[in-house]
Amino acid sequence: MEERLPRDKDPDSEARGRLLAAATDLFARKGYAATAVREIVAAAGVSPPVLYYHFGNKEGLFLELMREAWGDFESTVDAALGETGSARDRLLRLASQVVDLFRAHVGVARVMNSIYYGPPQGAPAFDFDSCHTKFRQAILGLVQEGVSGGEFRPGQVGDMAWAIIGAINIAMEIELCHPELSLGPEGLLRVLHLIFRGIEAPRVGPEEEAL
Amino acid sequence: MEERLPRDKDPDSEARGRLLAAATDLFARKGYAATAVREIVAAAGVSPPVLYYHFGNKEGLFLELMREAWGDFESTVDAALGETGSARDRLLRLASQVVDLFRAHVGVARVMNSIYYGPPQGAPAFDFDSCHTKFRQAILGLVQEGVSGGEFRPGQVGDMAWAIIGAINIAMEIELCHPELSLGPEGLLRVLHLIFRGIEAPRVGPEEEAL
DNA sequence: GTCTATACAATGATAGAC
DNA sequence: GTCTATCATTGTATAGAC
Repeated sequence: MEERLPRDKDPDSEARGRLLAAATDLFARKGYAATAVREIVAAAGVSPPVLYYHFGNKEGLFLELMREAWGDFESTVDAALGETGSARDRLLRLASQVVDLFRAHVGVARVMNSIYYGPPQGAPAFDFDSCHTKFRQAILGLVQEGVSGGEFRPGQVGDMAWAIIGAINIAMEIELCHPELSLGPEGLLRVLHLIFRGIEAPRVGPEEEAL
Repeated sequence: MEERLPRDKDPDSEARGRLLAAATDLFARKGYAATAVREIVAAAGVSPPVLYYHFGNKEGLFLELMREAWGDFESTVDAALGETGSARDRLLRLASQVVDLFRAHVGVARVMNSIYYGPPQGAPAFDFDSCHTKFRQAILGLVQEGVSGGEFRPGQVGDMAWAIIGAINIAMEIELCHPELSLGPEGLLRVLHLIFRGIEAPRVGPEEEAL
């Protein structure tokens, strides 16, 4: 047979990278269990043993994918926490950066999301929980700062954090299932702004009272 | 009396019910693709042909599961929409009832959620989108009423709806991945209340101004 | 309606040549 | 590092008896 494959003498890193990219795409489009090793290697243009050489097995490939994505996420949160400004501004910035990262890696984000909130799909255990907790603690800390500094109402730190996380999650979920409705970076800020300010119309009376 | 047709889906069949329950549990714990027909029938205490007799195949069983869950959800939304009261109260009631339903059927909810936001996992196509859209439209309609009636601020109907949906989704997601942190029925109401009222501390100046 | 037994395709993974 | 060829296992689904 004629040999005209463009992958004749590929450096090792190239096949590895193509496998990671192909797996991300397939896991995101079909799911972990529903994706066969054969499909991954075919999409990457390599033979089965190449996958086992680089990652040990299907689970190893999956874990490597999750590790890289989690590293990106962790860096983003750490960077956002290092910045300065009012609690409100830092919350807005953290939210924007997290959703931007999500938007830039929807594929792997869909996989992580689906396995964290849903069934494991046969995928090996990964500590998604520490990702989630780190993010939750970051938001919680910023809200606490806002309350301590008098920016936010006192006494409902936990509920405030959930409201904000809810807005961030919704922005990401829209990207997953209705990208045509995407809030975009400004939309997320608008929703958060609204949560800070409140939905209800201002009272007409002389002063606002607690309910 | 006329005999039942060979492929009739008998709702009174004991085996049928056990298959549905077993499948819900396994799909929720492992995922659709990762669950073998052999496991389902073993958990239901029947032999493989019983599944094929009642549901045609694995996909048919899955679709039946989704149809029943979607019916429950639709009824809940319709019932909540038929009630009376202020937009605010009706929103709170709809939110509570939807999250209560979710809590009462976490298993099937986890499966639906995971497939809607994530990869299909090899499961057959189901119109989750119309479920989601119906719910979104219900919230949107109630918010619109609130704005028309002067209860809510004008001009941000869409963003308001997302903020509220975000809170409802977060309440459900906590049930999925951190049930020990569950907001409970009161917690959801607290978060929604907060969103209505706003997170920021009231201004000390004479009057609130738009930003 | 339910069983036992089985057909047969697809799966994850490996041996051994180069 | 990568290939071709193949293994053992597990998957969905069915035939035919009762």
